[in-house]
Amino acid sequence: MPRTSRRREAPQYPDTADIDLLDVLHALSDPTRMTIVQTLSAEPERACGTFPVDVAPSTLSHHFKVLREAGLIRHREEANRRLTTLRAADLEERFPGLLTVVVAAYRGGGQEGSVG
Amino acid sequence: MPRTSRRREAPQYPDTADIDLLDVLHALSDPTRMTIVQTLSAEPERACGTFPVDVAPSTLSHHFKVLREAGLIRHREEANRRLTTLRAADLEERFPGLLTVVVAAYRGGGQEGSVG
DNA sequence: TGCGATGTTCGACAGATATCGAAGTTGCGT
DNA sequence: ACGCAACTTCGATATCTGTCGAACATCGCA
Repeated sequence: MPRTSRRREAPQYPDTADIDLLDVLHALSDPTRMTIVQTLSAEPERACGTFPVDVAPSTLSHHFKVLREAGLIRHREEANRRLTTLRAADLEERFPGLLTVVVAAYRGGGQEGSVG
Repeated sequence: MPRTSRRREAPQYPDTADIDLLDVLHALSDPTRMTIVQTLSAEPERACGTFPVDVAPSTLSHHFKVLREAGLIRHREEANRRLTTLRAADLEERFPGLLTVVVAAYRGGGQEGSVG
């Protein structure tokens, strides 16, 4: 059977109601992924390759997958790029205040590299 | 040289200002540790062995160490027991709103076992 | 002083994870 | 049509992590 019948493997996202808190916290506990989330909280949409992180493309792809499966981000196809967005509204619905507090905590916590 | 010159290895806690957000999120992303934190958020103090978790004592001790080193809990010696407390005030000072939101998210998220 | 209760440390181990390079897919421009 | 740009998938690897049982330390009590 063909490996890819669609453009790429259409990524699966959890429904808002199925987003798991522990998965979210775990996803956020990695510096690379936190940087991605911080960047997206300051900018609505961004291409995968343009995040201020210093890892190989394959590694970055892995982190996107973790964030996607945790329900934190969504991807939108455009040309041969993938634009990434935060599922901020979904997260606010599922865990009110969580994303806001975490983003603020990181920014205020003095461990960020002035994201945004 | 003696392995223990004090009562037990006096545990080291990070200063409030040194509490790292990613360490906190990582500590909270484990179900056993989350249960401990939830329990402590409903009850001020508790002996190590009395938490509603189902792991071996040595495993529990490991989780306490992770929580301690992340800055989430403190231990107080009493007789031959160790009483555990949440560093709620310190966390509130360092990351305002974080603990409250996370505790509420877990309780409201439908993955808890009615802690407290 | 010896024992039991309460925890911690150690050593082992299986499974998860962060990382990379190589190879593959898709779409745009030339 | 060819190649480049942008990502993903695969395979390998080193490290981390959650788990346990065994052994040890400390305290209170008989």
